[in-house]
Amino acid sequence: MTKGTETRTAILDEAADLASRVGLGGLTIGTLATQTGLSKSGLFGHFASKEALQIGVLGRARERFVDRVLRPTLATPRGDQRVRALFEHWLAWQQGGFAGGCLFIDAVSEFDDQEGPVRDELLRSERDKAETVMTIVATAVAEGDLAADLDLEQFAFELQGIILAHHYSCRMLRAPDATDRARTAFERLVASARPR
Amino acid sequence: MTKGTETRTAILDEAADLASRVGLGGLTIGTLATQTGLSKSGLFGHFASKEALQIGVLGRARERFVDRVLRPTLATPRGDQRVRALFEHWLAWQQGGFAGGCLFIDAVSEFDDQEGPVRDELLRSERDKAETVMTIVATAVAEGDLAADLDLEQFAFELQGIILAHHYSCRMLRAPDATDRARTAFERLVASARPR
DNA sequence: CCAAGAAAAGCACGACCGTTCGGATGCGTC
DNA sequence: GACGCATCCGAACGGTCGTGCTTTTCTTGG
Repeated sequence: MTKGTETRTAILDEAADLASRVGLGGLTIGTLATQTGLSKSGLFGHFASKEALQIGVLGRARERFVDRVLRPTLATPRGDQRVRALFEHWLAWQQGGFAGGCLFIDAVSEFDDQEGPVRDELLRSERDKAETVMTIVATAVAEGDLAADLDLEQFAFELQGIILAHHYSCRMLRAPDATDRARTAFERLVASARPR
Repeated sequence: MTKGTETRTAILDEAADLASRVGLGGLTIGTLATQTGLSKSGLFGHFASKEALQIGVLGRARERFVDRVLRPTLATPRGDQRVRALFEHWLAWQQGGFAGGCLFIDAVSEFDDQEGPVRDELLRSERDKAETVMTIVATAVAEGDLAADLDLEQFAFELQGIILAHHYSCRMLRAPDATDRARTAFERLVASARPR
């Protein structure tokens, strides 16, 4: 790895943490430069524009999500157990993935109404994530751990809801029992998806 | 109502719509002034600072939430039916309350990590909302429509999750069946809370 | 060890930010 | 008609934003 791409990823990692606190739009070249010990122009040289930087941050965050959540999940045995692993890793990600909560959740509510390349990239990323989630749940169905007639989209919808509620309860309300509540909700979801 | 407070609320209404699209932090005095047909300074005269403006927006949004969701809900018969009304009005609010989705959801993920008066006000508002929701659910318990040993906090947590997933699915993914999915999830939640 | 090229710094720009200030304008009151 | 008060305006402030240019410093392959 050449020096250029090395500092580039270092910048993106720092930027992702910063953006998880102040949002992708709140990202500033100046503060990001200070944070990384670079000059404004020195940093800017790695990106064509601020928009390109934001998209780069999303890409880097995706890599980290794959490393911290998806890869460990896929390393567990197929079926029920894997769905559980996905949920647990996902929960852990939201608290330890970035300095200020899940970057994607923040980015979604920031860019859901702002058309443009950033939203497009984010949408692609979210669709991809949903697809992966449904695939994992589908294997649990194939294994017979979940009902054969399970509505995958509905399951993914409700799982996403639990994750979002956990993030909300955790980051905004700072409720100490947020994780317990999320687990309880998850158990109820899985129980209702069991084969009858 | 004097002229001053009249334009003030007009400003706040406009600001709320604008903020629902670009976020509370994305609010700018300049564009807001243009939007309302005022001069920058003329507009600014109504608020002590930009932060005060943001807090004012939250207050105005709360008023609108009470008018559009809470008041109609409390006008329906106590119990099961009222919980249902709350959910339906809440869903409608998310699509029709503001130009760019629910302002509170946007504000939460924007300010959950930014200490200060805005976050404090937002937290107060959210706590208050949760309290109201739990009160409404509690009446359904008292009426015998829901189980006597129902965990109110857990119910509120999961209901919030459905609302958030709906917002996510609606505003970001633009899924046409988001409302149906939310209703299905709600039915499952209520069913599991029924007395046994 | 040196030259070629990449990487970072330095500097400056135009635009826009929140905010301040002095002065118009209109409106009730003596 | 003169006054005080509320409302709004235009102009300007210092600061920060993203983004180009030019120059210096560092990295690296032969």
